[in-house]
Amino acid sequence: MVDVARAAGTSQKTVSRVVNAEPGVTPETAERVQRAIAELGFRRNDGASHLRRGTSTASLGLVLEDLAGPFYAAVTAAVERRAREHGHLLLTGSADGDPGRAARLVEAFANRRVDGLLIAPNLVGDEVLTAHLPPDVPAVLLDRPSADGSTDEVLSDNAGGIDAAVDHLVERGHRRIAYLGDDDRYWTARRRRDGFLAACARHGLPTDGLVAMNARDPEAAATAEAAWLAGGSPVTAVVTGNNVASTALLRHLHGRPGRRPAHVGFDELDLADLLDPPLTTVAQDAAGIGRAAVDLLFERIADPALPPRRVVVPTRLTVRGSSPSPS
Amino acid sequence: MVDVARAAGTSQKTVSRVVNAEPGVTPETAERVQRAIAELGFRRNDGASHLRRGTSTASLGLVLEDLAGPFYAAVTAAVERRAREHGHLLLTGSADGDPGRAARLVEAFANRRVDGLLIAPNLVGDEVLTAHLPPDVPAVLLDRPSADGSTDEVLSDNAGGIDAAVDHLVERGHRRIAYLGDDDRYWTARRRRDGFLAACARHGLPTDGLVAMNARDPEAAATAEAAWLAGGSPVTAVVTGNNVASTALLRHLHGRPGRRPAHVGFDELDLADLLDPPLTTVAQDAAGIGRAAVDLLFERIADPALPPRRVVVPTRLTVRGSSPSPS
DNA sequence: TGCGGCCATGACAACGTTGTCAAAGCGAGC
DNA sequence: GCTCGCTTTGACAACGTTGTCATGGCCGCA
Repeated sequence: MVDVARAAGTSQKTVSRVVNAEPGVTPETAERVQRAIAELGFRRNDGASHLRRGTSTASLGLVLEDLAGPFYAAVTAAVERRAREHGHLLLTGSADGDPGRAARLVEAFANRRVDGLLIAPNLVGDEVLTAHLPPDVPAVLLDRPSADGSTDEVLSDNAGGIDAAVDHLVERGHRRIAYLGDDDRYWTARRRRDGFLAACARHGLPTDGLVAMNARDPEAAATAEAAWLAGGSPVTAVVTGNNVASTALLRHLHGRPGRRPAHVGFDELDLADLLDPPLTTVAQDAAGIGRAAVDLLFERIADPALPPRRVVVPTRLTVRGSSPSPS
Repeated sequence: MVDVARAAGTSQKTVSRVVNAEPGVTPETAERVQRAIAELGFRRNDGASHLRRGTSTASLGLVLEDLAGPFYAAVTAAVERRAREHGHLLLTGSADGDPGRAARLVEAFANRRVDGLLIAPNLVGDEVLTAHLPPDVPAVLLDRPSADGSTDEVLSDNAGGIDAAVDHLVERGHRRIAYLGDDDRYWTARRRRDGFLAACARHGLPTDGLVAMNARDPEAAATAEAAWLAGGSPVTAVVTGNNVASTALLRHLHGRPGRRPAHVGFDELDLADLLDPPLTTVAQDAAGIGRAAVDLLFERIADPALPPRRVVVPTRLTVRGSSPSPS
C-alpha cells in the first residue's frame, strides 16, 4: 500500500480510502490511485485489515468426521452456502476418526480467529470434545449432542425417523423386526438403535437377539442375519440405521435366492428408487441441518449470553417397494 | 499477550518465546508464563503472527461448482487431507453455477493470502476464468483445462475412459452406440462427447443422430431415446457421460418393458453393483485427482518459474452386467 | 580479583492496515 | 480583506506478533 501511495503520489491513508471506497477523495486522485493499484497489482491484505480494525475474520470453521460421505457432503454444501449468504468464508477439516486430529483442527481454527465453529465429528468421545471446545469461540454441534447440554446443537430427529420406520412396518403387519446399525462408536448409530428398542417396546415387539451393530460390510450383515435365523421364528423385516448399514445389507442380500425380509433404511440413497425392490427410506434433511446450524451459530455469535438451544430437524419416510406386508 | 506478560511479570517477548517454544527461557519463567496463559485463556493470533513473520498463511483455497455431488465431495476430501498433510488448512467455496460468484471467491481467497488456489468450477467460461485468475497467486485447475495452457491442471483421462467404454462395447459386438451427455456448458461433458465421436470414428461407427446432450432428467433421456428409435436400425448400446446422465437414463429405463440397450456409465455410482442389471462403469479417481492437484500446487508454490504442467489421472473400467453382447 | 563469554531477558521496531486528528486549500459571505 | 466552514489530504499511532539487538547477571578461568 505504501508502494501504491508512492506511485500515485499520495499518502497510504488516501490509498486506504480509495480501496475502501470511503468518501472525501477527489475523482482525479481516486483515478490516480486506481491506476497505481492496477499497475502494481496491489491487493489488500485482509488479515492486516482484520487485525487493525479488530473486526471479525468473517469466517467459520467446520470440523467433520469425513467430508466424502454423501450426508456430510450435503451438510457441508448447505453450510458453505449459508455462510456465504452471511458474507463468511468456510474453513473445513476432517477428523478422519482421530479425536486428536479433531482437537487440532478446532485449535487451528480458533487460532485463526474464526467467528464460530461447527463441530460434527461423530467418532470423537464426549470427554475429548467437551474438554477441547474452546470456551472463547462460539460453537454449534452438528448431528451429535453435547455431553452436558452446554452447547447449541442441531440434530436429526433420529428417534422420530426410527419410529416412523417401525410404525410403518408394524402397520404392514410385521411383528419380528431386526435392526442393523453402523459402528456403535458413532453416537447416531447408538441413538437410532436405542430409538429402535424404544419403538419395539412401545409396540410390544421382541428385540432379543434381533439387534446387531457394526454392520459396515456384507459379511457383518451375513453374520447378523445368521443370528436372527438361529432364533426360531423368522424375522420378516429389517431396519438399517444408516446408509452404510443399508448398503451392507443390500450387498449381502443381492442376488441371493429366497424371500427377502422387508427393509427400511435410515438415510436416503441416491439410487434408492432404482433398486430391486426400490428401497423404503427415512431421509435426513442434510441441507436443513446445515442451514439450521449456521443460523444457530450466527445467533450465538450475536448474543453469547443466549441459553443453549437444540434444534431437531425432521426426517421424512419415503415408502417404496422394499417394505411390503409379510409373506 | 501483553496481558499475559503483565500477569506473569515478564515482557511480551518472553511470552512469545514460551508460546513458540523458543529456547533460552528458564523453566520457572516458562512455568509462570504457562500459568498466566492458562488463567487468561490466551490464544495466539495466527493472523498477526503471519503478518509479522511475513510467512505464508498455511492455507489453500478450493473453488468448486458444487460441493454436494459425490465426485466433488470425494475430490474435496482428498484435497483437504493432502493439504493437512502439508500442514495447511482448506478454505472451500461453491460457485453454484454463477461465474461471478466463482470470481468473488477467488478474489476473497486471494485477499486472505491463501498460499494457493485450486479451481474447479466447471460452468465458468474460459474467458471469465482466465481474466479473473490473479496473476500473483499460484493456482491449479482441477477437472478442466486452461484456455491458453498457461496454468497447471489436473484432469481425468476423459478420452481414455470413453475409449475404454466404446472399445468394450465394440468388442462385445455393438455397432450402433448412442451417447447421452450432461449439460453441454460443462467442459467435461463436451470433452467426453468429443471423445465418444472420436472413438466411434476410429471404429468406423455411425454417430448421426446418436449423440444427445443436456440429459439431466429421465424426460430428457426419453426424448433422446425417441430420436434414436426414429433413426431406423436400433441402437444396441448407450454410453452416458457422467453420473447425472447415467441416472437420468436409468430412471427412464427403470421398470419399462422390453429389451434394454447395453449401458456403460462414466462415473462410478455408489450402488452400481446393486442395480439390475449391475451397471458397467468408467470410474474416475477422485481421490487421485485431489492429491495430484495439491501436489502440483505445492510444487508450483515452491517454484513459480516452473513451466505449466498437466497431470492426467487414469480412469478405470469396471465391467458389470449392464453391457452384454447385443440381442 | 578481573575479564571474557554465555545465558536469560527486555526494549523497540516493523509486518499492512485503518481510525483519529490536524492541517491545508478554497469558496462564500460579510 | 477577513473569517468561517467545508472538503481533501496526510501524519501518526495502534491492532498482536516476532526479529533484532542491547543489557545485565552469572559463571569459569586465569
